[in-house]
Amino acid sequence: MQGQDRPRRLVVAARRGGELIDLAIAQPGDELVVADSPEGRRVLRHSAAHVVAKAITRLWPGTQLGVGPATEDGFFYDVALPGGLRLSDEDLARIEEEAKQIVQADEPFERLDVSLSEARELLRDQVFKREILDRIARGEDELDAAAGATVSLYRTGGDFVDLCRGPHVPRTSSIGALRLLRVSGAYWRGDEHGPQLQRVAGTAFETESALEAWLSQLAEAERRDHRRRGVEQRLFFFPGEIGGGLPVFEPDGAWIRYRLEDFSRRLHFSAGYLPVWTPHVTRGALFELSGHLGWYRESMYPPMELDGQEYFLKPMSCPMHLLAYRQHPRSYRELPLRLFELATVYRYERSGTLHGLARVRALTQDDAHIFCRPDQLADELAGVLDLVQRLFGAFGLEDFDAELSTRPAKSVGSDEDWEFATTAARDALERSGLTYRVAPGEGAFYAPKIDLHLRDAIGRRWQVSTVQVDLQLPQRFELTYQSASNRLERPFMVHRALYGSVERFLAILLEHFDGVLPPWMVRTPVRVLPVAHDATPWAQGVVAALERRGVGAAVVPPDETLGVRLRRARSERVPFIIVVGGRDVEAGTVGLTRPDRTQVRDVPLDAMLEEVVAAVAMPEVG
RNA sequence: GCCCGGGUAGCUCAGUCGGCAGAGCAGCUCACUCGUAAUGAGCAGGUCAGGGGUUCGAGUCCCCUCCCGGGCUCCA
Repeated sequence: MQGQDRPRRLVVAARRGGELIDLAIAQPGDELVVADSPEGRRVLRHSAAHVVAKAITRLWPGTQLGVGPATEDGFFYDVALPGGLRLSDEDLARIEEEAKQIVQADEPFERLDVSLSEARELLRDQVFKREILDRIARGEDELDAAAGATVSLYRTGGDFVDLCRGPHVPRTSSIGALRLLRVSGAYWRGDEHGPQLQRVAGTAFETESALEAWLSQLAEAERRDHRRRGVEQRLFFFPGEIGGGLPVFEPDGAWIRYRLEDFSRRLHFSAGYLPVWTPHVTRGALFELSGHLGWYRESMYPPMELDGQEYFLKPMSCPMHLLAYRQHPRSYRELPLRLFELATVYRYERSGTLHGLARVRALTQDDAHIFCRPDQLADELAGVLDLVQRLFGAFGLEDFDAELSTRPAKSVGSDEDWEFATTAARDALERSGLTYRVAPGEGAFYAPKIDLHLRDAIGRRWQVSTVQVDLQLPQRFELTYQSASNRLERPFMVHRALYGSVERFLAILLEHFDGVLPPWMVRTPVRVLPVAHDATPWAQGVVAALERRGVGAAVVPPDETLGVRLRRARSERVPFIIVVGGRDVEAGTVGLTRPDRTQVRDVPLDAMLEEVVAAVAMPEVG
């Protein structure tokens, strides 16, 4: 019977010479692609997108189809309904129902290779498809230029034809499970000045159980959502009166960010960085000089007028740090000079992109700028990468990788400088032992950069640190130093932020640890619950002993049942929960629930103190 | 900014066809004194986001504004 529970692996496509092709034209020797592989799922989801397009066309004849690709874990199809009709959630359910019927009908996907003019004829009512055909005809899409004068269409059942490169699953029944998730707006070709389309997004899996597993993973991510933790643990909130993306931290939340900031300061000062402090507001002249007003103005808060001058909130601190460098003539002996500041900066993020603490309009960067000689550059970059690993290691975060982005097509700076800086970055990466990949042409126009991504407890990747070698600002600010041979030389400058932003890093930590943060970050890491009144004096004694050792602790008296108090302590993510009852009063012991939620009973007071005191100490940075 | 959804008690939400404003949790009072995730009873709590309109009558229907959430790189 077991064999029937586990169906044979379904083959949905084939691969020949690295290229995915339809199963129908597969020959012996081609590699088979199964449905439950990453590639197989892409094919299956792409086919699901077609099925959805067909379903929408059936429900609303005359629908204009845009594009419908597979995405990282699903698919979408962009459509324009006749008469500019907007889709609602109820419509989504109808579309899903219709699509499932098409899947059940087990219609074949049939490929037709036709000439451009035949394609135009077949798709004459589809304005977006005709536009794509025009682009193909003009050879604007490199991939298609090679395809020559024919294009491929896919016929799904007898009554639906769509322009598509393919490949597709052989029959619609290969789509084991399909779910539509949301409808949203999208622009034709991603251009916000172009026509507005409606994006119907969903996902598909080879089996219903695989879909369920994915949905429950989504639910887990939602359960861990840091915005929810923020409310339940009274850490922070976003008052409507202040405005989108501008958080207020309550005492327990502010405590946590202070600890993050203190840890950052300690780490940086121990690594030879020097503090600077710069204001939040500046005359526009500074950002003229830096060039930011030219290319970054859209992301800045608009200016305030004062004494006939324009003042701006700073979106970054680098120009001010450059002034701090320039304030004195510098000798090569002073370099490297590493200037560090935890600076809150203000950026105008578009309202739709704001997301809890992960995307805010007031963010605090652990920002530093390193000014150094060319011969120091590689060492400095390696030093930054070492610091990053020590920083994240202190939180138990060790699963991360780097990305080196090189010179883009449009850039400033000399070929030699780009070459030199990029080589130094690659050298530093090699020395760091980090796994990294190169993203050609993805660098900023003024800098090659190294980005660090970390993977959290439920497998999501987050971009955190960024390191850039700036090839523009030292020149714009005419920075110099006196070299050993008594000449004025231009220093290299490195921008770097390790947390990225304190707010965003806190969001990542909250989701990674499901709210149970490392005890050293928490204001009151211990809560003591006496079982009944007769244990209250002992509970108070335990708290007093903890406080003598500098540990924040509080008693919750037995006015409520133990179950209620435990439940609250857990939902508020108190790292250490101590229960004391008659037995403990007699023996001088406690019952301890640890941050990882393991429990031990009858722990002698001193043993508990030793464990807790060690856990609440800020990690060593050496 | 644009598309979709939402805004009702401190929080989470229900409110049917337009006909007296509801529940759970939290808060307060009282009783209960409990060994690892919700004890019971009572009390109090509202400009139904704001403005305008339709109507005998609007939380509910229409319009405008504000705010919140999701989505908007993926290119046949």
